[in-house]
Amino acid sequence: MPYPLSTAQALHLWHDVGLTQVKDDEPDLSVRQMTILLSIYLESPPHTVRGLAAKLHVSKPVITRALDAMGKLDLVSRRRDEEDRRNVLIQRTVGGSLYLERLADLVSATSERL
Amino acid sequence: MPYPLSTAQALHLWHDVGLTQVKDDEPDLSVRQMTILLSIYLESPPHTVRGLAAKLHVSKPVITRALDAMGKLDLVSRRRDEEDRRNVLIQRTVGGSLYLERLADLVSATSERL
DNA sequence: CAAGAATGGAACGGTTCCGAAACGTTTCTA
DNA sequence: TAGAAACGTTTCGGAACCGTTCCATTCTTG
Repeated sequence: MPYPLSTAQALHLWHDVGLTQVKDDEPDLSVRQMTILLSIYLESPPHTVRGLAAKLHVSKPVITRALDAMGKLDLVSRRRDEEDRRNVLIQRTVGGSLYLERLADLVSATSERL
Repeated sequence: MPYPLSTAQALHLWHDVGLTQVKDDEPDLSVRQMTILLSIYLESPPHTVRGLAAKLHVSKPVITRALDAMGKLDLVSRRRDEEDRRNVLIQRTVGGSLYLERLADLVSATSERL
């Protein structure tokens, strides 16, 4: 794979990864949800609703609802901050780690086939 | 950029591209819509509703609705097949080309920053 | 201690998407 | 030529998501 990705390679990468996600039966996350999930796992804690909302330029309820949805899928969890009980700390889960590990494998494998 | 993408690089690539899409004001396409759009532009015509539905393992109405939505955004257009008037041929547009060109640029630029 | 700010979430109405089923049009076939 | 098949679309009820607004709890500050 050249450095950096060519136009055609970038589009093929996006297409093939998307196709794999759409074809399998697992519920695919929206772009917003995926970006929130990745923020939580890639950047250092603590993560709060307000902080994520500011980073994504999105309203707080968007974050709350995304966390609700991903919580049901066991991708993230929430806990009250005991030091400032107004805050909610968003935490990683085993399920979320596995989910992103699979995503990374898919992207890597697809990029290799370009 | 190594060959292939490492786990961390793949996740950062997905995160940064998603973040850019979420932060700007343009309506972001769903994974399904994006995959349909990329299929139309990356694979050779003709493209039909049935063909796309089969490839993505989704029902025909999903394709019809996605084409409606993307047609409003001027990303694709439709035309009756005059040789077999049951078919609808899905066609590319200038707007769609520009949209994917911007996406490819975004992915390339992001991959370069890894 | 009282007033205000900050945080996360709930409520509301509107839009979009989904799968399943039915439909209209066109073509094939027996 | 009549009936079956293929194609894309529409409709339907249900679910998810959106933005806006408002609220309860908690902390900070004068």
